[in-house]
Amino acid sequence: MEKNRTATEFLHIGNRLLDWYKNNARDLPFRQTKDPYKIWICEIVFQQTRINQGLNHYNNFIKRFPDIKTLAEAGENEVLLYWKGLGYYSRAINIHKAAKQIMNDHQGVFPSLYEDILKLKGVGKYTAAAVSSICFGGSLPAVDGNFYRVLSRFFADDFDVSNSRAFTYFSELATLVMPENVGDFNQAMMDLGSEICKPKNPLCEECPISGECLAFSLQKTSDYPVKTKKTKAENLSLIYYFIHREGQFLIHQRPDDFIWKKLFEFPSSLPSEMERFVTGSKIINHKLTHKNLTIEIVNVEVSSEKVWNDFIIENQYLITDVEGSHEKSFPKPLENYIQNSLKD
DNA sequence: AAGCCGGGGAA
DNA sequence: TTCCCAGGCTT
Repeated sequence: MEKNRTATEFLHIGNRLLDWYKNNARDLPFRQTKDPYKIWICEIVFQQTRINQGLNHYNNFIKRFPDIKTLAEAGENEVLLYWKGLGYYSRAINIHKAAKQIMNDHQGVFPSLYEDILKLKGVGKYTAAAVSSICFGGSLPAVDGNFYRVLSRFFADDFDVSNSRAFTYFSELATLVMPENVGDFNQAMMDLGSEICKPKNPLCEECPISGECLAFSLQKTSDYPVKTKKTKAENLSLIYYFIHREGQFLIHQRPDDFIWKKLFEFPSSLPSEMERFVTGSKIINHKLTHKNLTIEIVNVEVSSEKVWNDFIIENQYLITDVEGSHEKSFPKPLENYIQNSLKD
């Protein structure tokens, strides 16, 4: 970035964003409250998640868990159920742990200090800054992907956003334009980045600060932000056995490492006494950010009532049916498979 | 400092 | 297809 910038040189930019935000703020459910609990939940829900994708999950989550105490006293599997289909399931596990943390360390009252908010499970520098500024008058910028994009374009700054120091770097850059009302400023940056300064085909004609945007004046908005690290997906094969009889099937719960933490899935091995009931298999391709999954689901229809009963008496698996599966959180491809099995 | 963690929408 | 989203945790 250029040298000799002063702290007040770009202050009018931040104020212009505040004016723009007053008239153009998105109408979102969590915009009508300053309840730190709800702001916290919404910040977690919308990590790496677009508004339209997470809105129903957020509303359902708040409806079922309206406050910290209700959440802390709920079971982990039910919290995961309300996260079904959202992805990044450690967020749900951490939210639950953090709720208990608040009960134990803060007498059930959401902490107001940035340092205390930062100690909560699943809360990093971004989320702590966001909750602190929106709910408690905190004065730190909530630097996220929107900040990277807006600021790197405005200053035509080629600092690599995949660099681990990017958060600190763009925090300092944000300070140059940041007005006193940091809470609204942070939200204004989110809305500008989402609605105007979009990753592709930004709407610069509607942007309140394009007049001083360096990338815009250079016609190089598509050059920013600079990001060198590319995510490449590796191939991974999984096999599951759909072991069922009269609508019931075997499941068990994943561990809390690797993918799909603590979600429910089918067994990945076939008990020898079940081998003679295999009737075929189905291949499912499923793409994740870091994995190209090839999933083979082997159909095992147990036609012998005795074998089935003898096995489930002493098995280490759980058992459920299509209806019961609605009360558990399954990985997306397995969720789809179960739904399709209804039609048979 | 780098790698990993889901799912979906946009282009 | 590729990119990226109101990031954080683990190693």
